[in-house]
Amino acid sequence: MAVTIYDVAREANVSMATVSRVVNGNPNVKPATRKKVTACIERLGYRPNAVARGLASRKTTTVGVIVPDISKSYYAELSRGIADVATMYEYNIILSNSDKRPLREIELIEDHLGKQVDGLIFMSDSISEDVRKEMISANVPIVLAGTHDTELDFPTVNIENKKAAYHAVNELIANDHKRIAFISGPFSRDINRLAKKTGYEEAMSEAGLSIPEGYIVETDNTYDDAYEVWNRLRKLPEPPTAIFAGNDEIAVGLMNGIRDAGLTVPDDIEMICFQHSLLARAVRPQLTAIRVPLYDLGAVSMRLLTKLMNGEEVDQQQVVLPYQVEERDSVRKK
Amino acid sequence: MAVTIYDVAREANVSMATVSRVVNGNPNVKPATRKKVTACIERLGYRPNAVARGLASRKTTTVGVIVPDISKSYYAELSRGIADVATMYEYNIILSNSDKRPLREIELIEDHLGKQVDGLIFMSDSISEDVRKEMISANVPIVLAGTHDTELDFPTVNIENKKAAYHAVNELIANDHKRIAFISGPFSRDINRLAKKTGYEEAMSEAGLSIPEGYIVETDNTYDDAYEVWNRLRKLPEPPTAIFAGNDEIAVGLMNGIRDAGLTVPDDIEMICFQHSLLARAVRPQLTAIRVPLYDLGAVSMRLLTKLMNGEEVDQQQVVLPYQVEERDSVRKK
DNA sequence: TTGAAAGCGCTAACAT
DNA sequence: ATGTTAGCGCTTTCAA
Repeated sequence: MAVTIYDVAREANVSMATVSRVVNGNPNVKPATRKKVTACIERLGYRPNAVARGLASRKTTTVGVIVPDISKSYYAELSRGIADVATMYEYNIILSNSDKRPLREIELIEDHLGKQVDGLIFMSDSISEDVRKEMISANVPIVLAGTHDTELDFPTVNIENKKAAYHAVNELIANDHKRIAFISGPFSRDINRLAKKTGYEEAMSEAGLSIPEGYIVETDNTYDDAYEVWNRLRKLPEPPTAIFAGNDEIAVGLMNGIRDAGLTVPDDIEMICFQHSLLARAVRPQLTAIRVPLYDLGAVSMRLLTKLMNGEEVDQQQVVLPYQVEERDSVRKK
Repeated sequence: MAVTIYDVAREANVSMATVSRVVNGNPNVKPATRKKVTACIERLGYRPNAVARGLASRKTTTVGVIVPDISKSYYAELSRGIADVATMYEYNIILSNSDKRPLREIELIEDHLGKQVDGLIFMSDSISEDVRKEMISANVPIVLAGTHDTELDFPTVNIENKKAAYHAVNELIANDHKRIAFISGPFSRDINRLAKKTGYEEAMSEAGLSIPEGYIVETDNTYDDAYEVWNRLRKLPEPPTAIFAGNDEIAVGLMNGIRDAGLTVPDDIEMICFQHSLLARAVRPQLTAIRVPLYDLGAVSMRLLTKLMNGEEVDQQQVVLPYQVEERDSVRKK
């Protein structure tokens, strides 16, 4: 049996209330008493039971994190940002994978609420109606990280995806390209459909460029799927001369497909992409990319959540983080 | 105020004990009663409070996972294996990053124990004496995943690292190489020092090959550090003609360094490495590698932990998982 | 500055 | 098959 607050109280000849005060740093304790109690805590190796504490105080100092798949570098990096800020504010994290399945997401939200988390960080491709309902009726604050919220129901932290996409495509346009394709991740992901694709379309449209049939390709976001894409692109009446890729895994798959077809990047095809991992820098040629601050995305989300959990007023419910362009070798320098 | 078991009991005209039985699937409930209670639960939107349940039952159905850094693909993949099996057995996971700092590790173990986790999965480069003491005195089962335990104090799940290293080096030897270098991650990691390095040395020794000064290089496990390594290697009196790398990130950094020095893999230098991520497959030439089943490593660790938490007898305290060699293009086919 | 006592919401004997 | 009751280990009034 573990040692409890009672054992310490008895040993120190004080009431359990006093021990509780000492443990919680309550100033209303005579220094002498505090010292005596602290000594007993030390001697007995007393460690407060966070579960009992949670039941009594109705706060668990635990937050839930629901992520599509922690094994993806995107979410792994983001989660590290969340975790570090959580540690800073003395929260623990319950981490669960949803695989973006709405039913599973609902299950997880309920599960986490049952565990009495003090707040929740949620990530997904899109918010289904049932998930939205579930989250609206939750009794703890919820922050969306890297996740689009069409209804603006929840506090959200995101990158300037649309602007970044617009920017990226314009880098290609500046190099005199007329035939620019967009190879995307799944359009079931709001950010792909509503932000990156729109940024691409606006840049093309403003430059007076058309987007022929087949220039917008939806992949499942994997290297292997992207590898096959060039085989389709090359058969187009007018194959693209430049490519904007939704992320670096897609870009690398595609680039290898291009290379294995006997073409060269950037001589034959120029490419730019969003960068989520080391990949963009590890391949040759290194990929010119929009660097996405994933760690910060997580950190800022968690910071926002601490404020919400603390009942603080938050002026910015929709936080947007800046991106950065890393000029490398898949786009020719002017 | 959330709805409690009392509210349901009152609403259904039964005792709270009966509600508890229904919630917990206890068979000693008349079907009619069960139905009535279930209806009330549904109507009131009752959700059991896991904290109260944990306090009363002394089980939280939560396990702690202490990982060096979740943003590293190695641990991200491994953690996904843990998480999936945890879900299967209805456990939640509290995930914390230690950065391998022993003081932080101890802090985290105590923190997790305070949260009353039912078990712990621990990962690190090495077990410090203080950490060992802390873990030995823990009152819940602890499994080490991908972590060497020199004292065999704890149940452990690992890959056959030494045998795999031995195997890898022999692939190079079979291609008639005499000058084979080993580029490793930090030797503060037991697995690098005690398993991979030993496998390398044994293979070399058995083949009657010497290991000249400078052939064993310790890196900090990063792409950038590895990139610089070739600059040192090339200046050796007899530079190596083949390289065994501790993982694919090292290998890719090194390979790019080699390429930027004007040499070609595998024509000038052949390479083999341990594979932890997509990297080995995404670069060109693709890297011949020892594929490490990280997901399985996590899954098996968690499965082992469930048995331990369940008080089941476990015959194998030291589980060793097989590896697999993926023949690709950084080693010439015979 | 300290103590007494009433919960927090549930499980798990024990009774019936 | 169902109900009663005593905790689980703490926080938090309220008194003193």
